[in-house]
Amino acid sequence: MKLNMSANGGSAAGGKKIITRFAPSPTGYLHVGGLRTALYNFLFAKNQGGKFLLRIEDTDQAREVKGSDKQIIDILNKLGIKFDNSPIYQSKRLKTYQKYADQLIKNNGAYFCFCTPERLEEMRETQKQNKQAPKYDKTCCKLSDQEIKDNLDKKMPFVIRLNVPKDKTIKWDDLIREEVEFNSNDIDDQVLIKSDGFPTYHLANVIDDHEMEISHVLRGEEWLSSTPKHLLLYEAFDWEPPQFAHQSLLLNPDKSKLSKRQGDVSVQDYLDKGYLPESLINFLTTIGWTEESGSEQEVYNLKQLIEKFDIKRLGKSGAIFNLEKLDWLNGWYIRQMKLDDLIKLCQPYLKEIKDKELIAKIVKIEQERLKKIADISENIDFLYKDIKYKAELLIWKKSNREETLENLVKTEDFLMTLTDNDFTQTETLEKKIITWIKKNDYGVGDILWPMRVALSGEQNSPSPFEIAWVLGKEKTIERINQAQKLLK
RNA sequence: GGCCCCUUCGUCUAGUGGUUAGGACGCCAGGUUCUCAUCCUGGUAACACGGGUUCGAUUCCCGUAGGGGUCACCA
Repeated sequence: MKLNMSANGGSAAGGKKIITRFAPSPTGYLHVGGLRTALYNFLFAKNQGGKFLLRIEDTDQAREVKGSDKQIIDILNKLGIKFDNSPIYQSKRLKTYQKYADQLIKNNGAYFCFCTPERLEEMRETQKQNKQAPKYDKTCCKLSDQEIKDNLDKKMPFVIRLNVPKDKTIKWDDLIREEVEFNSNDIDDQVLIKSDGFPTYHLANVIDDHEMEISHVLRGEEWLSSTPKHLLLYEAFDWEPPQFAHQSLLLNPDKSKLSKRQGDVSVQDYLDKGYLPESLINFLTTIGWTEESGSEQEVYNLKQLIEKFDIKRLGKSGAIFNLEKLDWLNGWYIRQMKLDDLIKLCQPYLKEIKDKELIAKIVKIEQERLKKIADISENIDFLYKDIKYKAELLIWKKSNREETLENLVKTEDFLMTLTDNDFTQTETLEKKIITWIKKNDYGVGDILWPMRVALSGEQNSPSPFEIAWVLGKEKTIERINQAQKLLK
């Protein structure tokens, strides 16, 4: 059955409600790829007026990192991605999985396996040597009821395996990849219940998706080859499977699956550097997704994304996670911000500066230069610390030492005539100084270049008006005076 | 290696059986009252290859190559 995706009412053909989920395992930080998956599921559900649920897949006790579930939820909330349920923990549903596993054993969809890890390893080694795909050889599937009972009575450790049928074609209509087909002979008898009694991903995932009435599963392409196993499970249970959509992977610059080692992959790391939630969301969803053809929009907020999101517009090929565009996007969002909001965001990065007014001024003149908030602390020492530079730097390319000194003296004299009040706004300062330059027919660069270097000590910096505004009249004149001494 | 997926500028991508193959980022150049940044204008740059099908393929089909994913009592 094909679901009608164009419905706006939130229900597909057959009256089935749209429900998606995000199902992270709490094994560490939230990965940018994970965020993208969460985002797509969220956007799709909200676009369809459906529900977006959270499930914590904590069936691997060994890999679990305490507290990471809370962290993941926190970040998602911070980014505006809200769930319609309180999280479901798989570790609390062991009995349910057990019950369904028993059912599978009864209908021959699964079987007990008593093979030791040693035997399995040996078997795989032989298979490898014979250039065969490593695959369980179904030894325990042939055990008689009596043998199984005896082993169980002897308290032999066991797992439960999926009984994959022979010579069967398994196919489905993937929402992104269209028809995908596998032969069951290539599929391993996957472990469903581990010897510690916990289910594996495959079992728990299918049972939970069914019980949570998940209608659409959007997940990474790395799951494509396990989908046949899941489909087999749905069939064994006689359940209707959800619609699958396997989205492309985020890639390293060398095109391998995005990993640590080649850069940051933790969402928190990006947040810490001062990437804004808006740009992270914008960037992550538009990597691999475009709205209807013809649109040339690059900047989207969450609300717009919800309005426009469409699974059909997700791309098939992997995408390199390239920071250049993120930087541009983030800079764009920073430039659009209200100054007061930006100041608040910048404060944690300017702990060294106690003067609140000074912080506000610094943020104002740096706003258009920032790519990320953390950049605010770079190259601003000259605004509140003593400066040091070579005298030659003061001399403009079209000028010389004598002229420069002369101009600095003139500038100082002129600045002396200004009031403290003139220094309360960059615009006033700029207007007064430019008027003075024009009136006396001085060269703009002849005056402004030395003035700026005298104030900043830098080759590149904000304009002299902005720096003077930050420094105030007294400090400004003091620095121009210093520059004169340096030239003598 | 088996199986599966993918392939348009450097990157993210739009697109069509006949287009000057479009946009964005980056880069380059010019302009915007000094430098940087911003902003504006312009420029650079792509249909992996080989066969078909067709009057005509970047577009449809087949193959090749390349890349990727997956082959656990991890998810």
